Amino acid sequence: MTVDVVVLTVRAGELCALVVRRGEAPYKGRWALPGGIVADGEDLVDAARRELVEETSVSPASVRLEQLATYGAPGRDPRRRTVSVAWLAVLPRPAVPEGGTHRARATWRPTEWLLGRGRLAFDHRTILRDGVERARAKLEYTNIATAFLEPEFTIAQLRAVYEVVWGHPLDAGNFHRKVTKTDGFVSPTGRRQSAGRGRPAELFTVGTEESLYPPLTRRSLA
Amino acid sequence: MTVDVVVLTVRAGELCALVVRRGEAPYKGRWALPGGIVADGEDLVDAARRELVEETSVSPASVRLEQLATYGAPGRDPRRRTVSVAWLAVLPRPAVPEGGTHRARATWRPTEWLLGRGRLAFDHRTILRDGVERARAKLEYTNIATAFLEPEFTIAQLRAVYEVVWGHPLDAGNFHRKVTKTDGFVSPTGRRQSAGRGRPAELFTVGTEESLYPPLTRRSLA
DNA sequence: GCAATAGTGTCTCTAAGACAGTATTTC
DNA sequence: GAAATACTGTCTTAGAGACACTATTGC
Repeated sequence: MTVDVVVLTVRAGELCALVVRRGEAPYKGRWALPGGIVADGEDLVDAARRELVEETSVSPASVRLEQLATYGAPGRDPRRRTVSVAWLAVLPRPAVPEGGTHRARATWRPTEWLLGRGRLAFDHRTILRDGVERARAKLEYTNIATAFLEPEFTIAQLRAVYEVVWGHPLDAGNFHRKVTKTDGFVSPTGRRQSAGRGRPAELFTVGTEESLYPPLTRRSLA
Repeated sequence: MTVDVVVLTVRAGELCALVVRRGEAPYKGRWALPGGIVADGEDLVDAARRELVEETSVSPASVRLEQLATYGAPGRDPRRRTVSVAWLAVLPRPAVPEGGTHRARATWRPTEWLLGRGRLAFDHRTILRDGVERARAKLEYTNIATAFLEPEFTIAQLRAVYEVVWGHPLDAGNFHRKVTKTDGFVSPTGRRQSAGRGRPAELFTVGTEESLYPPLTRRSLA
C-alpha cells in the first residue's frame, strides 16, 4: 500500500509538477512522483502529507490534499504487486525552494515535458495526466486556482493561473467581472499592488465561497 | 486490500442500492455494500466486477464500473487495518432479480433509508453517500442516466431517472428539447412505445456522445 | 504626451426556464 | 367527446463572449 502525490505549481508561466529522479532500477534515470509506503495505522491522507513534507518543506497544515484515484494494475511495479493511492496537491510558487530535507532531491519539471514519452517511471504518466486533468476540471467550478497563489493576489495573477493550466488565453475583462461579481468568491482587501507600469491592481484574498456557479468554462476558446 | 461496490438502480420511483445483511460481528444485522478481498494478481476493477457478478447475475461485460475513491482510515474495520477501493455501478432495474449465485442474499434498499443513522456497517454510509453524490453530479454532464434504463427507452423514462436521482421534478418540455437537441446524445429508433393512454413516445437508444454540453443543471428548481 | 496594465460598459447571442399550445393516443 | 401523455413554440431572462471604452500608473 503506497501513496503518490501529484504536486502542481506554476513556475515561469508553465504548469510544473514535483518529481524525483530515480537512482536505481527499475526505471533508473526516469522521474517519479513523490511517494512512499503507508505506515501501519497511518491514515492515507497523512501518508500523502508526510511524503509531501519530506520532499518539499511545506508546512503540513497549509496544504489541501485531494484524493485522485487508486492505481493497482498487476505489473505496474515490476518488483511486486503494489496498489497506490494518488493525491493531488497545489502549491504557490515560492513556497517550495528546490529540495527538501529528504535524501532524494525533488525538483520541478513542466508537466508537458513530463507527459512526453519515456520520461516518467511506472504508471506515473497516467497518474500525472489524471492529476493535471483534475486540476483543469476543478478550475471551472472551484477556487482551486487560488491555491497556486500567495494569500493575496491580483485578478491578473489569478487569470494567469487559468491561462497556464488551461493553456489558452482568457478575455481579461470578462474574467475580471466573472470572478469579482461571483458572490464571496474573492474578497477585496482594499489595498493595491503596483507592479511596474500600468494601473496598480487591487489585491484580493480567497472568499468564503469555494465553488463558482455558474462555472467558468474552458470550452470557449479551446 | 478490498473492494466495495455501490450498485445503484431505480426501483418503484426510488433510488436504491444493492446491500447484503451482515450475519456476524462486527456490525451484525446491519447492511453492507457488496465487496470483498482483491485476489493476488487481480486488477482492482476486475475484483469489483467479480464481486458485483457474485451478488447479482449481471453479465460482466455489460456493466460500467467507475472508481469512486479509496477509504483507508485506521479503524474503519475494527478487526484489522483494511484499505478499500470503492466503485460505482449503475444497473437497469429488471436486470437484477433478487439474489445472485452467492451465499449471502443481496437485496435492494432505498438509498435514502440506508443513509439514515445506524443502517450501514463500517464506513459504508460515507461510501454510499459519495456514490450517490457522484451519480447525481454525473447526471449533469454525462449520459450515465441511460445506464439506469434498458437499451431502448423513452425520453419520459430518461427524465424519470433524473427526477428520482435528483429528487425533484423537471420540466418535461424543456428536458425533452435539451436531450434530443444535444447532438448525438440520444438517437431515435423510429419506433414508438405505447404505454397505456396518451400519445406513444418515441424510443431512443444511447447516442455516440457521452457528454452533455452545456450540462443539465440540478440547481434550477432545487 | 505615450505605453502599459486595470477595470467597466455595452452589444450580441446562446440557452435555460416558464408555460402555452399542438399531436396522438385510450377510454 | 375528455383525459392523458408526448412533444413543440415562444417569450423572458441570465450570462458568456467580443470588444470598445475609461482609469491610473510609469516613462
